[in-house]
Amino acid sequence: MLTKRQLFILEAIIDGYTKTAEAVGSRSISKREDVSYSPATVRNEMADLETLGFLEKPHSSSGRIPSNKGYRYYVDHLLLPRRVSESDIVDIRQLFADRITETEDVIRKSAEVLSDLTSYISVALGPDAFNTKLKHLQIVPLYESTAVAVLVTDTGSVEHRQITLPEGLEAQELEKVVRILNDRLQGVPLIELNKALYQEVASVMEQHLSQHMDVMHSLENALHTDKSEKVYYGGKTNLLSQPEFKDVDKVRSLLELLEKDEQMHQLMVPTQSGITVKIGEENDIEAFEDVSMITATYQIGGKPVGTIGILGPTRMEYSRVIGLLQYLTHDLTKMLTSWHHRE
Amino acid sequence: MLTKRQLFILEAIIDGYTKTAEAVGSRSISKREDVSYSPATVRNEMADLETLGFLEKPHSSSGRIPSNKGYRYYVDHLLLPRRVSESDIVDIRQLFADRITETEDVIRKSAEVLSDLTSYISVALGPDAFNTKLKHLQIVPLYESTAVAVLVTDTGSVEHRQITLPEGLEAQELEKVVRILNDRLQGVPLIELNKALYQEVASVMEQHLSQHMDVMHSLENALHTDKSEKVYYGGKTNLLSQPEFKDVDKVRSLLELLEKDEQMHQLMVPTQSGITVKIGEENDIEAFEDVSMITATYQIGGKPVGTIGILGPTRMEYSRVIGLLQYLTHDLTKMLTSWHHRE
DNA sequence: ATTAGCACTCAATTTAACCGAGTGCTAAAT
DNA sequence: ATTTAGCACTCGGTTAAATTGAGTGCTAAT
Repeated sequence: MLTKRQLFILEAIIDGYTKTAEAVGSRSISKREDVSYSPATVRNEMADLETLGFLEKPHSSSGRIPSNKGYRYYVDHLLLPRRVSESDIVDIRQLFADRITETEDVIRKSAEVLSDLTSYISVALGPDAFNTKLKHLQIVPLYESTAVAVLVTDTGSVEHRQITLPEGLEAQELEKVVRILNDRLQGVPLIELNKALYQEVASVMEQHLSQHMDVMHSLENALHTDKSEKVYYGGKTNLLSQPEFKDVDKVRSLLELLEKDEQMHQLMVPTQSGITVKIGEENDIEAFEDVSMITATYQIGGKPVGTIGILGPTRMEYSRVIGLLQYLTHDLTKMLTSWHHRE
Repeated sequence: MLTKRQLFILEAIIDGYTKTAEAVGSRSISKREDVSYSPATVRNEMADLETLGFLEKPHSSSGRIPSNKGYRYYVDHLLLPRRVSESDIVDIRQLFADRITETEDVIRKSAEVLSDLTSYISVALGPDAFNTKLKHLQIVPLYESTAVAVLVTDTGSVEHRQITLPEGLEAQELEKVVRILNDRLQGVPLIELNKALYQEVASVMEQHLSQHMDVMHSLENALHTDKSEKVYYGGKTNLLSQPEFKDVDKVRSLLELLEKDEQMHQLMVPTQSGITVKIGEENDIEAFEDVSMITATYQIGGKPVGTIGILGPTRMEYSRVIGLLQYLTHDLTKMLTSWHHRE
């Protein structure tokens, strides 16, 4: 078990390294006003903390930096979320004050605000297609054989897809189709729509429609939803101002990874609700060796449906970021849930 | 007037510098198999080309690199678009083979292909809101006071906006509104819809509708279109592999600029049709000092409506890029025009 | 007009010297 | 048994000098 003084020193080092990105020496700690013991004492403690694996030295005669294990200990035992500052609150409130009406927009804006406030990279995932259900479907004919399918989901978002209708489908037949679809498919998760189309709708269609084969084919396109959600980013270039990324190659491997939506998606899939902190190699991805990711889920009606998070250097301000994320997801959840229950 | 040999040497230097990103020396040119004169001769020619302003030296004892004036001359007089290679054709065809149904998608995909093929950054602008006209409008009610407005444009693209309807508007009244709108607003450019709403529709509305004030207010949101088009990018990280951008600060100022959609939009507004080449400071933007931008317009029904282009280091492969852009915009134009004329 | 020859230039690389922040360890002080 | 002063030692970073080599400009010979 760590002594009180060891804890203090560990925290001091994490603090100092977070601010300067440079290894912290014994003298600088000893000089603090709230510290009464000498550099030598600090050094002894440091040596102990190092053998315990919480600290490490970039080279033999340098000060100490926190190891990933040190960060992990800090996050698990020491850290308490910083209260969100007044000015941050203003910025976030601002976000929800703009009257935005689409889920996507809120998520995207949230990511922007978050990266602006933190100077790190923000990542956000919209409501999961697994949890998003069809609420209402409408097909608007445009030209003779072209139409738009408008899908309204229970998360309050709206999507449209252009589709081709079979030649010579009567307007009133189309109406019938739409009625059947709404009747059978409401409440079905988006990604299962196509499956449900065949399981639930096909037979009914057959009974009522002569062109049922052609129609089914058209609908397949209308109802297809990609599993992979879009990933939203904010402040991708923020990385470039961090001293640990003055090396272009590192930046590149990271930014290239961010282009791969599927991978990022996987990393962020909402698991347990609440805040998750992944430090360095805990992310299980090589390019993420020197970064940490803090994610938080937001919920709709009590169910976690999406994720929003921050990607920053391992020496990021955990306490502040966690505070911000808690605050933001709380508001997000409230807002989205209220939308969801309107009607 | 430049002699034949001078032209040859200019081209050789541009060529060499494009490939290696290093200043080209006299000896390396003289050693080429198709060159029979000595390094000294080459040096004399180089000196002349330098006083003419087509070449410059990074430092007094180095080889030559093309000046921006040199590139300009090359582009204007020497360059002939390289024939697009077979494998490039395959990739582009592939793009148009996927059945895509939305203008936006094609543009975005085009940008992707282009950056993949060139390893530069691609930039694309969707059809201009000035030239895009309303073709058809539909309002789909969702819940009691929420609805979706679906706008179909003459470029074949579809947009939706969520709007709030006045309390207690009867379905049949809504139908009337939609009919009036379609009647009066078809063919109006998107950005002028709101103006037209008041000029053309207000009075009619007043005659037929009790709640006309409230309705008008709702419609304002439905019909508002941002002037600034979205800008699509491909391969933003490609920049990071170019040797001239191993300096993080340069990269940052550039990437930050790319986040500013309005500015990029301005740079790319389709002016004359065809290919435009802007070299270095010709772009009138500080961050673009070391890059060139080649843009091409695509058309719908003979009218240039959008732009797609490439952003690369000044030493980029002009000839190849221009070839590619010509090929791609030609296909784009054909495809979009055919969509546009379907009906 | 062309080219061989040579002195010269200058960025880039290597080498050496030095500085200073910081450590570990020992022995004295508390 | 802690704590601390003291000191030798380490090592990255910086600066300065030396070396290298690709390339030039100019002159005189072809």
